[in-house]
Amino acid sequence: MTVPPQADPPVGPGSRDAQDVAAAAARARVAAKLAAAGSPGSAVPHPEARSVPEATVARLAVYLRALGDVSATGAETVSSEDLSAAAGVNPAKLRKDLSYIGSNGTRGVGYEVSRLIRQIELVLGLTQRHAVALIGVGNLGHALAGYGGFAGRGFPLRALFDVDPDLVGININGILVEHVERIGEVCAGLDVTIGVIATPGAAAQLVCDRLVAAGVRSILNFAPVVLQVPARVEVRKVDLAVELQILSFHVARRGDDQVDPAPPAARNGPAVPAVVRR
Amino acid sequence: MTVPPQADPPVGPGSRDAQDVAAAAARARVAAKLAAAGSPGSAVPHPEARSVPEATVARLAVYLRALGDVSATGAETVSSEDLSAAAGVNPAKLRKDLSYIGSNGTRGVGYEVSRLIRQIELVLGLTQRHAVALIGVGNLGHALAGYGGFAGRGFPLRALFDVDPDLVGININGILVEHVERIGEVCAGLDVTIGVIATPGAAAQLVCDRLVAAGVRSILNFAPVVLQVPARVEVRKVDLAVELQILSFHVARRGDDQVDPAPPAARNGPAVPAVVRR
DNA sequence: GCTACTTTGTGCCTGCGTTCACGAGCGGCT
DNA sequence: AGCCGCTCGTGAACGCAGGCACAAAGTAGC
Ligand SMILES: NC(=O)c1ccc[n+]([C@@H]2O[C@H](COP(=O)([O-])OP(=O)(O)OC[C@H]3O[C@@H](n4cnc5c(N)ncnc54)[C@H](O)[C@@H]3O)[C@@H](O)[C@H]2O)c1
Ligand SMILES: NC(=O)c1ccc[n+]([C@@H]2O[C@H](COP(=O)([O-])OP(=O)(O)OC[C@H]3O[C@@H](n4cnc5c(N)ncnc54)[C@H](O)[C@@H]3O)[C@@H](O)[C@H]2O)c1
Repeated sequence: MTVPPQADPPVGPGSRDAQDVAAAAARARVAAKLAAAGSPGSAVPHPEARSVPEATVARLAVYLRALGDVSATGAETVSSEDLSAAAGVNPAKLRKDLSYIGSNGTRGVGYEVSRLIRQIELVLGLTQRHAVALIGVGNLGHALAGYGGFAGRGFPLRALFDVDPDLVGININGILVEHVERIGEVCAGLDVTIGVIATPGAAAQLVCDRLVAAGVRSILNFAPVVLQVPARVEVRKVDLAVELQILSFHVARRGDDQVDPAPPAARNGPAVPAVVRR
Repeated sequence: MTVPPQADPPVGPGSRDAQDVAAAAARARVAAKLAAAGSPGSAVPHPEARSVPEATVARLAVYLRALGDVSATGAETVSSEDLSAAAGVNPAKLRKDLSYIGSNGTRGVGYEVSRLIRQIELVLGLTQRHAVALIGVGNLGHALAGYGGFAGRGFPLRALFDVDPDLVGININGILVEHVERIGEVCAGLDVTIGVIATPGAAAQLVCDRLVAAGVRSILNFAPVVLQVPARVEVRKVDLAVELQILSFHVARRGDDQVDPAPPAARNGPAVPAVVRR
């Protein structure tokens, strides 16, 4: 394993918090109010959903997976209660979420599985494939490149980049690793819309800038750096350290509370109904 | 009646959406006992502030990293403005966040870097090391196991598990891969508090159950499954597919209005981005 | 020692997100 | 055909989070 210059760059000011769902929601929430204030009945041929809250978008993806499971069982319809249980959310929340995308369930029956899947895919923009580029074919990058979940879910990995001369030129899963200098031309040529950054933190901003220059509009960042991007570019960050630290907080919290309340078993027993009961 | 999804155990509801920050916040918001008679001067060993919002906890981890950067520059103090810029948040938000942990900045000066780092580490429970166990040493698991960011940030990886006979028994970074059956005894013996699941989705719930039985209170889940756990266990999910789909949504969203240098209010007229018609 | 300036800490307001509760439609049963 | 029961869709209430703006508190300068 190459031991890269681990460290963190000086970083810069004036950025955005891509991790913060609520803030992103606020940003994304563009006024979508239709002028049609007239009749409540709405005879409009626009069953167009109103703007979808960011929090809902995140859950739609989860619903989609749950729907896949349901579909695998052969069921043709599913109730909000069942589906919400599978997705781990409140039934009312699920129904409201689905209502945002102009959903049509059938009262007394539930949601038609296949129809709902199509609808969510449509809203999430999954009907068109999004070419993905991955930059940084190291430890993590290799794992990601070899992961079938990309293409399997409509996100074909089309380009790989690195600076390491030992890596540039090799093939991974049939994809040639290009030099990072070529991000611009290659991404533009392949019409890459999503970039995944798996380089060390020090290189992330530079790589990000190149991606943006190449017209990439969405970036998934694994490097522990807050990326600075123009407003039109969407960044999502996956930060292992942050996740662990959040978990640590809860361990400490509960640890103080009680170390060993009720260890094993006892799981199924008390049918706690709703999600939270405190 | 619809058939329950195969992947899901009987267990019933009571699942939780670890990804959802806001909801988690509500859940985690437990009234802290300390009435906070806090005198400004000294930090008692119990600086446990009043209950810290979940959203704030997530950002504290980010601040911590930013503080590391600042510290590396040699600065002894940092203003909320500078630090917030480095962390990519609003200065007021940062100050409020820090106020939750009973922070003591100095007015007219800023925050003492080293003190603030210690304070955040204390609140996040990073003063005690958390032994981590990783289950599923496959594609992703290997990358994680080889990653220095674990131990480097106070989360020593102490145990590895898998079912594959070819993997059980090998050493990775000096850690022996144990058979998954031994989760219970090994984790209990090493006092593992955080479990990381990197198995295929089908095995995740089973592994999760074992971890819980072993007394693990926090789980980081990479498998695309909604885990069912008792309320006292905290789960956080990292789901690549979900992240990509969220990005996809935004691509579709923004893709419609093309390059748009200025962010004018002209967006009002052409309605609704939500549903993409193609 | 007093004034002016800097920066924190926070009260208040706004708005999003979640949840409850209930009306509205739909299928099935008698 | 009509009634009954099931489940969706959503209006309204509530609570949390974000952000502005200002008073408090400390520093630096004179
Ligand atoms: N490995 C993990 O499990 C893991 C987990 C969470 C986060 N991360 C983060 O992901 C990133 C990558 O981690 P890793 O373990 O794969 O590191 P790594 O060192 O194994 O791989 C980094 C790769 O990026 C390449 N690279 C360096 N500079 C580059 C540049 N300017 N342009 C293009 N490529 C460049 C290197 O040649 C190397 O191949 C790091 O930021 C790390 O913090 C890793
Ligand atoms: N590889 C990636 O980049 C990536 C990205 C996102 C999510 N994921 C998810 O992470 C998980 C692992 O992905 P992967 O690519 O490493 O898969 P993988 O098949 O390479 O590795 C899975 C490992 O888990 C082991 N395993 C299977 N059943 C087990 C059990 N019951 N107990 C213990 N170990 C068991 C297997 O032996 C194998 O070593 C999957 O759920 C995948 O969806 C992977």
